[in-house]
Amino acid sequence: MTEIAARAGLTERTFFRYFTDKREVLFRGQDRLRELYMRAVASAPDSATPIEAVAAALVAAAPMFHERRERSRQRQAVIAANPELQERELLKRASLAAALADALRLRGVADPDANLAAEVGVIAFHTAFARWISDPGKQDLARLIRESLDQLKAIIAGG
Amino acid sequence: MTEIAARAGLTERTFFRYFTDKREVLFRGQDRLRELYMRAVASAPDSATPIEAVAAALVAAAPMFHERRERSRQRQAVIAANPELQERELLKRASLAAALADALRLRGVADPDANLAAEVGVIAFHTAFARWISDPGKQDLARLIRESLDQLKAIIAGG
DNA sequence: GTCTATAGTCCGATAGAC
DNA sequence: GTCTATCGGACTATAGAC
Repeated sequence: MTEIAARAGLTERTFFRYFTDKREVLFRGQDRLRELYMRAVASAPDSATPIEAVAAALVAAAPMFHERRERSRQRQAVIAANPELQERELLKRASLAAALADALRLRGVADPDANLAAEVGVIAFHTAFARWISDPGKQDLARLIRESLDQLKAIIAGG
Repeated sequence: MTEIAARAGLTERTFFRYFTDKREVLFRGQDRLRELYMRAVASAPDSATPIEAVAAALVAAAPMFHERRERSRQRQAVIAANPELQERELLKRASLAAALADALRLRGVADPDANLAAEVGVIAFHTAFARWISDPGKQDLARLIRESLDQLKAIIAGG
């Protein structure tokens, strides 16, 4: 902590005014993503189904990642090596799902549909993201998201 | 920690031989659940689709909870009040999903289908579980799980 | 079982912005 | 003169080393 704070030109005390946690440093930008999601869901056409609205939001956010593929890759590697960070990551993912669900409820989608659509969306995104990071072909993230959603649809219809 | 260990009739040192963590106390039984899931998936009929095998596993585990509804309710209340515990809970949930996915891969289900089916299953379970706990009607958990899966299907087909 | 390292909190002092 | 941000020191709790 001392070193981290020093690197940032702060004392430990001051550091904790900005970050609740040591780990939190790695999870900046989540707020921006959250807002982007909420706006995108809100601005989906009235005719859009819940899952369509969620899909639109996920796709709308894709460019944010495209600019920093290498950064994303490194970040994921660090998280993968660290159980504590994995926990935090899951919490953040859950909070993004909650944001999506909120946005859906604002559109008049009732529970539990709002929650389910949001969580399915997050799974699709995460799956797509993992593939996007590891794929040397550097495919388009938006496309991978749509593919993941299609796969999900096929799988769950299979039951 | 001192108090917790004392209550359990142990010293702090001994405590850490059994629990990796202070929080871990709340997450016992997770191993048993994991094994039950894996066995249930493995013993699903060959004709079962991935999501059907997962559904069978979730339903097979339902009785484990039925015996201790009140305990489950209290546990969830404690976790809901504690961000640290929420993080750990999400990690456990993810590890259960990983176990389900492993079991599916052993059945010959390829990725990403194995992962997707497992994660969808965990979402359905969690949704059903939340309803089961809060519902004063004390409905059957297995039934709520099937309902959640049906709702998921309807939602994702809606896109 | 003792001893130590690290994360994180609380309180009070101080310096600069407006 | 008030308001806010930084800082320093003393303190607690978790966890690991030996």
